[in-house]
Amino acid sequence: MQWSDDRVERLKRLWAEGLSASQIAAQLGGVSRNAVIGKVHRLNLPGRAKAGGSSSAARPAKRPAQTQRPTTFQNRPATNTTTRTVARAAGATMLKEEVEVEAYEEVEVRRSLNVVVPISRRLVLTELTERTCKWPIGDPMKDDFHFCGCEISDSAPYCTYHAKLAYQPVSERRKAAR
DNA sequence: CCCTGATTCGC
DNA sequence: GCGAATCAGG
Repeated sequence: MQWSDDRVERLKRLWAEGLSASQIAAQLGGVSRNAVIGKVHRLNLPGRAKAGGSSSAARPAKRPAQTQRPTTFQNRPATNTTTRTVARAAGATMLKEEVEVEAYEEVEVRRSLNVVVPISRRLVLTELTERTCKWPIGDPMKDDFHFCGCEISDSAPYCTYHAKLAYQPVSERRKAAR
C-alpha cells in the first residue's frame, strides 16, 4: 500500500481533526496505526501534546503542548459556534489567536462530547439531507430500520458521535454502539 | 489489559 | 520511505 497524494491529504486532515492514529488507520484502510504514526512523523506533522510515551532511550525535551489554549485567551470564556458564525458572516476578520482557539475548541469538543449519544430522529432513507446524520440503525430487512438523522452542522456523513464509531475499527464499534 | 503516540531500525 | 516491534504512559 502506497501513500498516494490523496491518502496523504486525508491523513493530514484527520490528524488535524484530532482523530487517533488507529482511527485514522481504520478509515484509510490497508494500513496499521503504526504506519499512520510513522507517516505523521515523516511528514513532520505536529505531534500530540498529551498522550503517548517514549522509547527506552532517553528522549530530548518534548515540545510544548500543541493543543494548549493560547495564553492570550486563557481566561476568556469559550464563544459558542453560533456567535462565531454570525461574526464571520458579518465580515469580521478572525484574529490569528481566534483561529487557534477555534481549532483548539474543535478538538476538545470532539474529544469530550463524542460520547454523548444523539437522539435519533428515526428518519428513513428518503428523508435524509445534506445536514442529517446517515448512520444506519437496525436491520435493513425490518420495518423499523431507520437512520440516526440528527442534525449535523456541515455536510459530513455522520454526527460527531457516529463519526467516532465510523472511525473505529469494526471490532471496537460494538462496545460503544447502542 | 485496554488504549495512546514516539522511537528505532531492518527492509 | 516504510512500518513492525517496542517502548512509556494514561
